Amino acid sequence: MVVETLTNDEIDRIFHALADATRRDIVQRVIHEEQSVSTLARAYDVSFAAVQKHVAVLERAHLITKQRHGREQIVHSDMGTLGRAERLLRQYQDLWAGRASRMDALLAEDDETTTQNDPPSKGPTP
Amino acid sequence: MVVETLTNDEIDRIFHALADATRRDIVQRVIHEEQSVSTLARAYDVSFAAVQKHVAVLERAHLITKQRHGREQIVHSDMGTLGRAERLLRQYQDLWAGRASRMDALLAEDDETTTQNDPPSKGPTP
DNA sequence: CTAACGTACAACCAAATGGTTGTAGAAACA
DNA sequence: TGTTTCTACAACCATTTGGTTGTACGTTAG
Repeated sequence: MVVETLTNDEIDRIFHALADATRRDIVQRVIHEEQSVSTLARAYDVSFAAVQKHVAVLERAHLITKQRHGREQIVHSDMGTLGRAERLLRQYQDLWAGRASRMDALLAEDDETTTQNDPPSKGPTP
Repeated sequence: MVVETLTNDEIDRIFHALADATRRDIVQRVIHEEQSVSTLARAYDVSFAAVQKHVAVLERAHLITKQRHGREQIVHSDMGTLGRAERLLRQYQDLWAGRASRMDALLAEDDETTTQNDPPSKGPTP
């Protein structure tokens, strides 16, 4: 499928998590270096609880994971999810570029026709 | 520079627009074939006004554009924006993959012309 | 001309979002 | 020990979101 192994809900959570500058910045920070939640919180102008919520949103999207270390919760990135999101966007672009026919074949699940390009299916109303 | 010309607000809007399955489906449809808003609306189980709002969200994110044709409003995709979003995600992955040095240089002074994604509030490394 | 269609937009509503403060518990430190 | 630090979570609030319905207006078809 065009959505790989991701469900719609998972994609929703990923893009929603990335639709906030603070959360994107958190992702960037922990990509660069794993940090505790309180260390992250000190970097922003909002309360600790607010940062905690941002981290929770990123965690629900599987963009980061937390690992307890003593009394601290260490946040580190989960690049696999980011990669899947990037690949999803790339697939849209591939569809837009010339590969539309092949993608259509995949989506339509019929590979018998060897015709390479033409507008075959008009309305795939799901 | 390699840097995109996207502001934080624009990135917010792009990812927010993509964080909804109906809107992603609209993007897919109009990538495949340009369609009027009412044609799109017939494909979903919600009201015409709801689809109109979804289209407006996508338009605000510059993922699609509308073009009047008689009494119809034809929706077509704007792949450039999608490409910029995909490249942004890939930059995160490049950062993770080890090309950190160049990204670090970018991130260190990200408030100037870069506008790729600047930290929302406080300084980067206090 | 009249009717139907496609669109725009306002008003309204329930639920989610993003923020706050406050309280409480577990771990580290003096 | 007692205190500070880090985390978790509840309660609350304002704003946004995603949906509805209703109305109005331009355009096309009969």
